[in-house]
Amino acid sequence: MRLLKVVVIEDDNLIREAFANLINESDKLICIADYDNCEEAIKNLTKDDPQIILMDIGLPGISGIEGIRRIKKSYPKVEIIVVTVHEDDTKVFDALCAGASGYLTKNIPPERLLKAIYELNSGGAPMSTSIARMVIKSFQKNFESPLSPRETEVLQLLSRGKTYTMIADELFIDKETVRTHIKNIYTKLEVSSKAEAIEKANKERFI
Amino acid sequence: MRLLKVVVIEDDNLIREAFANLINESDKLICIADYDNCEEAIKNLTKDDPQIILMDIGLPGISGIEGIRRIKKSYPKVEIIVVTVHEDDTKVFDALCAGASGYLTKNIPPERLLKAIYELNSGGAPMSTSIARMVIKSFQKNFESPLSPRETEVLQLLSRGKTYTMIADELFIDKETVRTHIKNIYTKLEVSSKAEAIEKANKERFI
DNA sequence: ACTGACATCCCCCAAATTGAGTGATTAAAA
DNA sequence: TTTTAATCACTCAATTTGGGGGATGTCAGT
Repeated sequence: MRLLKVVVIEDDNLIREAFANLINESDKLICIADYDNCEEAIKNLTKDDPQIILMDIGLPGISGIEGIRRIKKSYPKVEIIVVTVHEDDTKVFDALCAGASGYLTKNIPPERLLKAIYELNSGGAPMSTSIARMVIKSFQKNFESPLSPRETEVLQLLSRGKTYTMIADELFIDKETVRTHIKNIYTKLEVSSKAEAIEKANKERFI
Repeated sequence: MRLLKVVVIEDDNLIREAFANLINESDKLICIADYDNCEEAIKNLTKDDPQIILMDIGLPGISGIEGIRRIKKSYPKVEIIVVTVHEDDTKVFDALCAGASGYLTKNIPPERLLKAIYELNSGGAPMSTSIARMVIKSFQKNFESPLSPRETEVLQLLSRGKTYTMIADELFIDKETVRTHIKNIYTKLEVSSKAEAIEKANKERFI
């Protein structure tokens, strides 16, 4: 079996070397290169030709997330695992949206990290449990919605850019009824326009 | 330590009993009840008072997904793991949206199932690797978007219900420029209205 | 039996939005 | 150097939207 080529991107020298050593200890993996910044890594991507990239999305501002985006743009095949201390929603979702295929927090035990790399290579998506929960939660609606089922339905369609007329047709009701529903939605959400309603409903996960 | 109470909902008698036995073999779990349909299970929820529900979202039509919705509505604290043969996108996402906290395919080894239950109880979100990948993928954009960065940005705001004027203000450009971008978006996506553009962009993951 | 929530429909009005034309300029990238 | 991207301009007519004002019927809970 061919060795899986891994590149490590991490600004902390100690951690970077620890990761590299760990990877090289595995008889299935080889750390083909390591960098302390994305720019360097991107420059050498074609030469290094890794299957997997392990990267920190740490301190240097947006460069981590943006780095993922650039790497995936010019190199869609490579799989990226984020290994970081950041556990806040936006960072996680930004990283996933940018193209990361896995997201681990730095406190994981070494063997778990290796397992994650194997898992990623075989089509899985390694995530820390807390991250997985966060991701799942992002799918789920708020059960305390003030909106009635019908109102929720209307707002959902509105959020997909449909006009009152289209919504009416789709729900087999009159346009006027749609208008009434929307007026009631605005009252309940304390807003006075489509955009505000959609924003609030998204934020509070009513739709 | 108190035993974790688990309820099994599964229409296949053999599988249901296998699950129940497996659970009872663990010294941390107890299968407090098992049902071959959701209705019965819901009726006895208060009495059974489980922490975890293991359920199949199999054949009986929408009843599986709808069952999750109802259970979570009247019993938000309970954690639901779906164990099923269905691996298609819609079923998975519907189940997660309805309130499932985990999603496993039926072919998993018994010890993995028990591990999933423990994991769920400690705040994790157990998923089969293929499911996890599916979920992650749903976050990621299509890198073959025909839209320019600016157009993508505009369409994103449009999809949040913003008007041309609001988009113009937010991007510090003229309303006319927004109109031009949107015209170009329509041409590129071969559509002729907001709703179609948003629909297509969502389906193809351009935004 | 009554109340409240829900869902349905109707009318008026004025402002804003939208989509379809048909242009132009500039900078940067291929 | 030709294309793409991003910016701005003007017209026009149809549609949409938000704010009022009402109305009816059902159904669940008290």
